[in-house]
Amino acid sequence: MTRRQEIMGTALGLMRNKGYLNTSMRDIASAVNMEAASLYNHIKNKEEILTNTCFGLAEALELGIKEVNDIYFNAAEKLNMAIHNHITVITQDLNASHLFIHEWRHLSEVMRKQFIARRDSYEKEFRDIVILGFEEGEFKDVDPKFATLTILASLNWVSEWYRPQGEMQPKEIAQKLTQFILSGLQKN
Amino acid sequence: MTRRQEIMGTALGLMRNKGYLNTSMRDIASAVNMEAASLYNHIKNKEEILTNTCFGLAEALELGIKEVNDIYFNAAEKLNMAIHNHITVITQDLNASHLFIHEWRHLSEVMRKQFIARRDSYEKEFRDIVILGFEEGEFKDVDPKFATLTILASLNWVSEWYRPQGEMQPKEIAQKLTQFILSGLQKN
DNA sequence: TTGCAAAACTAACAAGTGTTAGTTAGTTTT
DNA sequence: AAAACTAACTAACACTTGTTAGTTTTGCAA
Repeated sequence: MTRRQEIMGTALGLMRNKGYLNTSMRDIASAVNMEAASLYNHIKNKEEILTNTCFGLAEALELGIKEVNDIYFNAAEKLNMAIHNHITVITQDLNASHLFIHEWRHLSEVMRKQFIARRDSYEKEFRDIVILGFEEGEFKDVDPKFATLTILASLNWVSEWYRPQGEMQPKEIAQKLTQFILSGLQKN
Repeated sequence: MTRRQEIMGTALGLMRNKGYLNTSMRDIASAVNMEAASLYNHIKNKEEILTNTCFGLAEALELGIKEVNDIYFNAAEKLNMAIHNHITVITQDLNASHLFIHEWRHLSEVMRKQFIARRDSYEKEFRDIVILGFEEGEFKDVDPKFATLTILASLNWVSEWYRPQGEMQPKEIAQKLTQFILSGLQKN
């Protein structure tokens, strides 16, 4: 592992616990046993940590959902795979996910706008699956935007309670979420 | 409206947009046309804003769910009313809700522990409804903790996209959420 | 009109912020 | 052996932070 990766990883951990703004360069430095100024030999500046992380995850999610849309055919199948992809990416690095989900607000204005655009387009791909399901006659006539937001909220929240050492593993989580989202809580 | 209320309200608005840490006392002051030092004639300190808000909402939510558990009988009904209560409280003041959901992390350690305890107990009351539904034979045999977290995530996310001027009003949102949570997306 | 409390002000403090400049020791490349 | 690069350092800058002390202004009741 390069020194840069070590710094990045440590920084993400701190930022997950204390928040991006509340984590100072000196905090990061002392966590990797160096002086704050020395960090700048490895990273451009503080914002690079946030930018890299947010856009890295955005890319991973986009890649996944594009693949899903290319390979699978019907909406239920697509939704299932999209959920699996989302959960897989999100649970991969919980620290990074926290930044991606909560701290993107602190990106500089230019970056923030770009980020929001990519988030919106990802959301749209999800929404299109819901719409497809309705067109197929398989899904109920729900407000697609409302449904999509509700689904994504549940998915993202997983990063808040998931523990790699816990009993539920990503695949099982994704499977249960899919089942919950498709058929709900109540018996027929 | 007292000056104190004006300061509180303005502060919440700023904190919702920029985050708690990123909102300085000088930001708040200039938004209400005074000097930072003058704020201290009306509020104790910065943290009081956060503490007041977080515990205020916690109380409102607790009160509501206690009432629901007293009045209603079966799980589906209870869940419906609990969701209505949650959405009503959350949509009442979006700025406050944002602090309650996201910024409680920045409470001082003592307050944070108290807050988490109350949050957990609220979560438990929700979870008990899910368990009751299973015992009644009305709900599926899901992991109650998993289901509760998923439900609450969807509910809380409403504060992120709800707009008072929008077309969906709190009652309708709550009703659709209940329907979604109980019976899901897929047709039978 | 006076007296007084509420609410504003100015000035300052001590601590912390991200970042830059300049330097140095050790290693690698030419 | 000379030159260049890497990665650490110390010191400092310019600025922002929450908060306090002390003072002045304001508006209302007597």
